[in-house]
Amino acid sequence: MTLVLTLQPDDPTPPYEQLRRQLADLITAGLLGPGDRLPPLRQLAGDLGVAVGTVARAYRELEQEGLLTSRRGGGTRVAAGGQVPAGGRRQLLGGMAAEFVARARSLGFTDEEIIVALGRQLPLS
Amino acid sequence: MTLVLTLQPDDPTPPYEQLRRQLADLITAGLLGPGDRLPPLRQLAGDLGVAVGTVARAYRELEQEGLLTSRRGGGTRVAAGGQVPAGGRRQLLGGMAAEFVARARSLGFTDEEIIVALGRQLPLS
DNA sequence: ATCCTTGTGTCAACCATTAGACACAAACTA
DNA sequence: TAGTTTGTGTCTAATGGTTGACACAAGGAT
Repeated sequence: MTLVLTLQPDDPTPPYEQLRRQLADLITAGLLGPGDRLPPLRQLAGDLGVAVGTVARAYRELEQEGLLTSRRGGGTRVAAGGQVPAGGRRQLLGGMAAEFVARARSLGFTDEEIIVALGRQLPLS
Repeated sequence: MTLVLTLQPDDPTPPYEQLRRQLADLITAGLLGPGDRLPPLRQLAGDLGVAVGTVARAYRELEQEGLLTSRRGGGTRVAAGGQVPAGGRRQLLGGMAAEFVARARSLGFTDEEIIVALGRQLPLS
C-alpha cells in the first residue's frame, strides 16, 4: 500500500485542509515514519486533480508544524522525530475515541446504545 | 438545555456548513423533534457572531433536504416526519461508529487498540 | 386594523481559496 | 558538467463565502 490520499469535492472543507489533516493523521499514527518520502508536488497535484499551489500549501503548513521537512530538489519527507515524540500514536486514537463518544452523547445516545453500535463494527469480546 | 450550537473560527470549514451539520445531526438524532422551533435568523446570527445570510443559508439547505420548514413571520421549525422516517436515529449512530472504526483502522490501529481506547471513554461491560 | 416578528431577496464590498502559468533556486542524476 | 527533478515564489483570473445594510412579504400578536 503506497499512499491513500483522497479529496471529496462535495465537501466544502478546502482541499488543502482535507489533505493536511490526512497527512497529519498518517504521520501521527506512525503509518508514515521519519524519513519517509512524500509524493512530489506536481505528481500529487496531478493525481488529486488540484493545482500545485494547493498541495504546496498543505505541505508548507505541515512543515511549520514540524511534521515535514522540504528541500528543493530533494523532495518532502517526514521530519525526524521531534514533534511526534512518543505516545503520539496513543494520544491520537484516544482523542478520536473521546471525540466520537462525546459527540454521540451530545446527540442524546446512551452509553448502551453506543456500545451496541460499536459491537456491530468490532469484536467487543 | 435549550440549544448548543457553536462555531469554531479556526476551522476552515465554512460556518454555514458547520451549522448545517450540527442541526442535521440534532434532528436526525431526535433531540430536535418535528414541530420544534429553531432560533430566529437574527437571534442565532447575533449569538454566533455571524451575518444573517450565513444562518439563512444553513436553514435554507436543511429545508431543501426536507429537515426544516420555514415560513415568514412563523419562524423555522423541524419538518414533520418525512425525511427522518424511522431508524434514522439508529442509522446515524451506526454511521458514526462505522466511520470512527474505519478511520482508526485505516491509520493502522488494531481492533484491540481501538477497544482499549474506547474502554477509557465508556463502560465496556 | 396595526404593529412586531421573521423569513426572503438583493446589493456592493471584502477576503480566502483555487487554478494555471511562469520563473527561479537548490538538490539529485547520469 | 549538464540536464532533470523538485520545492518555492509570483502573478492574474475566477470562484465562493461572508459581511452589513436595506427593502419586502407574510405570519403572529395586541
